[in-house]
Amino acid sequence: MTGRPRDPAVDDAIRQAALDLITEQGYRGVSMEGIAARSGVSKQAVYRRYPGKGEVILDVLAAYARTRLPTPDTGDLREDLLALLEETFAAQRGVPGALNQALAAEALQAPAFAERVSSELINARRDAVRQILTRARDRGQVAHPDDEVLIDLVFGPMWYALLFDAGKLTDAYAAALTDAVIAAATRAP
Amino acid sequence: MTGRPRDPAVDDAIRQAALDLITEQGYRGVSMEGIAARSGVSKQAVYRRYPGKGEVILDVLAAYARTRLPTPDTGDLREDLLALLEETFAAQRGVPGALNQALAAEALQAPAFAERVSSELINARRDAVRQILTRARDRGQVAHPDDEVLIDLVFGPMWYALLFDAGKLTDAYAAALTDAVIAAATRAP
Amino acid sequence: MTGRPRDPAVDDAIRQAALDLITEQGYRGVSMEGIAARSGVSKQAVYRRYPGKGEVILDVLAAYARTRLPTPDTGDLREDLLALLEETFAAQRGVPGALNQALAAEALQAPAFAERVSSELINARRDAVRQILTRARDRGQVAHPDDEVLIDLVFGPMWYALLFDAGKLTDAYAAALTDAVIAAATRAP
Amino acid sequence: MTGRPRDPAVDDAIRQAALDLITEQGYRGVSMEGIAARSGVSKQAVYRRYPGKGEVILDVLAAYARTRLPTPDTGDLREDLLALLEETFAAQRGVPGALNQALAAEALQAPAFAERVSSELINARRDAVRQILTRARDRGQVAHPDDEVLIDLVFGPMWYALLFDAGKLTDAYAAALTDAVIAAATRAP
DNA sequence: TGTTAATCGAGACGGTACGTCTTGTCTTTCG
DNA sequence: CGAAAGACAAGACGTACCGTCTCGATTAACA
Repeated sequence: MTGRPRDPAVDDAIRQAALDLITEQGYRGVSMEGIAARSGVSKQAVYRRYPGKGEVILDVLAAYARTRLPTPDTGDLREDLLALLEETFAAQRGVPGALNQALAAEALQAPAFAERVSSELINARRDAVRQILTRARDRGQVAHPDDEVLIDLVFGPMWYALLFDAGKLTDAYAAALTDAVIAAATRAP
Repeated sequence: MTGRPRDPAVDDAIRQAALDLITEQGYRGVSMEGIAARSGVSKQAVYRRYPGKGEVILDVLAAYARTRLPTPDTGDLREDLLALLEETFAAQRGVPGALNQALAAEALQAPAFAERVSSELINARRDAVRQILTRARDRGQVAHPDDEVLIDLVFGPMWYALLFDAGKLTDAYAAALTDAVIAAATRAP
Repeated sequence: MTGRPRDPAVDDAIRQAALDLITEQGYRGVSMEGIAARSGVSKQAVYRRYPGKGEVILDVLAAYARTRLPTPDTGDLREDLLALLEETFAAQRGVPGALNQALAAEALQAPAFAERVSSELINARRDAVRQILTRARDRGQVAHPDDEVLIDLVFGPMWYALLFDAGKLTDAYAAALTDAVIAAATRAP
Repeated sequence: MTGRPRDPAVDDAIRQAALDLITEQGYRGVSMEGIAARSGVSKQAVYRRYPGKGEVILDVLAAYARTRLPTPDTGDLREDLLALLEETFAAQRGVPGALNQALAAEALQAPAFAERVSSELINARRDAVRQILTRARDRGQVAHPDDEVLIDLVFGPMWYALLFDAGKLTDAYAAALTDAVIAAATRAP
């Protein structure tokens, strides 16, 4: 019932290989076969841990997310939101952006996987924005009653850009989007 | 130099097969191989017309788009926007939604293709919203100076939903989103 | 140095599982993996006892052989030979036939194993025929000087049939073969 | 309906690769994967031609068989049989021997394949012996009525040796076996 | 009225990845 | 130490697509 425990070095090798591949070649260059080859691990060892490459990427991204900074809390809605967006967009310009794109591609091919991504990754990010909005509302800075839609205004454009124009995610765009979202938030419909 | 002209029936058969496949099985079930087999056409005949499945889907969607209604123009920003979003979201609940998801999946795998999708499909939709905003601005209903960001507020959440939660695109959501966008539009940052 | 003694129940379970598998699915269905799974024993427990599936089968067959009848001795060459062949062929129509086929398949893949099969199984059977021939020669019924070739005439066709046409091994064939071998034996070349 | 014709160079490459592999490494070293790799051919190209490695080997051996000498016809039973057996045994000491062993191994794993081997290869060899026997009977040199059993006496020991002791197939053994078979043939049971 | 050239279907071709299966070894915990 | 459990590297299995190619057979427009 116990058996030989999984070798953590294998876990690391798999994650590292997946990360390397996506960094060097993008989503197209990632395959279960390639991950195994690159990591010097057997295919079985990979399939034992993950049902598909989507879950590998999800796990790699989760590792990234674990080392993320806390939600900004400056006492000002605009400053909080801008800080969050700048940081988030900056990440999208790097490896996490490629990982997110890969995640999106996988999600499009399997609704069940989309569900997992939502619950394990997306929601955490939404929570951060929700905190910011809640605190601002307590300070009377938010009039719009529907947090969920406001959060969609924040992340929708980001994914939209990841799909069709990743270069768009600059600091300037973070500022412009922040302004627009705040305009929506501070006014009741 | 002239040679045998292309058979229009083959064009139709290809588009129809692609449409059938995506309707029945989603993006995963679509392959150049499958399209050829389903349509009773040779693979070469498909590749002669399209460089990849992305372009097939793009073409099928373009055929849909050609039969689309004109941009609403009621004289009221909210009504215009709501009508547009309801109509658009309704489409996403049907076959065009699946086609859009497929398009997104392809775009994620080839930046060059993402570019094509942008210029040939996305921009047309953005133009519609831009018209609505421009007319409203002329009537003094829009204070926000940056149309492009406002348009992102409209379509970003839609693609976001197509990625992770297609069921979200209801009439109610169209209304909520309309309200939020208008809140942003009517207020200068 | 002594440690825990091996559990004889494990030995039995392994042999039984191997026997079951070969009975139900033939040689193709036998694997070390399968034997372990079927017997509810760890793979290690199997490998500790046998270097490969060939030896498992050899052991199972040896268990069968232990319960075999003695060499016939009726005082007549033809009767002795016929009795032996009928009994032997009858066995080949059953589970021992499948085991022999498996043994042959293993032998073909490892000459060293072929050697073991020869010395541990084949030779015992050859001895039986050799006894019959020796007794007959003492009675003046055998003129052919080379027992080994005569024995080959007996068993060669049997293995030949096991390879390509196991259904051939009927009582009628035992009789026909007996006649031919006796014809060869009673005449000096 | 016609399609691109199969490239004969591919056929040759496959057969050559299979031959090389079996020559260098024996039956164990042959795999569909290896044949494809070695021949520089895609796996599909192999599977398109053969359902399994057994059929590849069968085909290679058939190519050998096509270039075989005609059945000896010296007017004397002993000379004919000896010539045939010496030639046949000599072949078993070389590559065809390895091919035959491989064939046997495959036949043991699939009765359907055993059937094919019988009809496409074995029977041709039996025919040769049958011709020799028939001619000898016409000359009054054969008294035994059952050709099929006599043929089994010829080939049985050969396959028996291929299974468990390939080194046995010397010229001396060919002579000894010839003598024994003739002893059986010239005497009615 | 023939060429000529691009089409059509069919299907072979080299590749790559898929996900599963065995093999034989190794590593853990428990008895 | 034996036993069950199960991880591990290695590599074959047979299938599916990819995008390209080579056929023989059409189907026009041009000569």
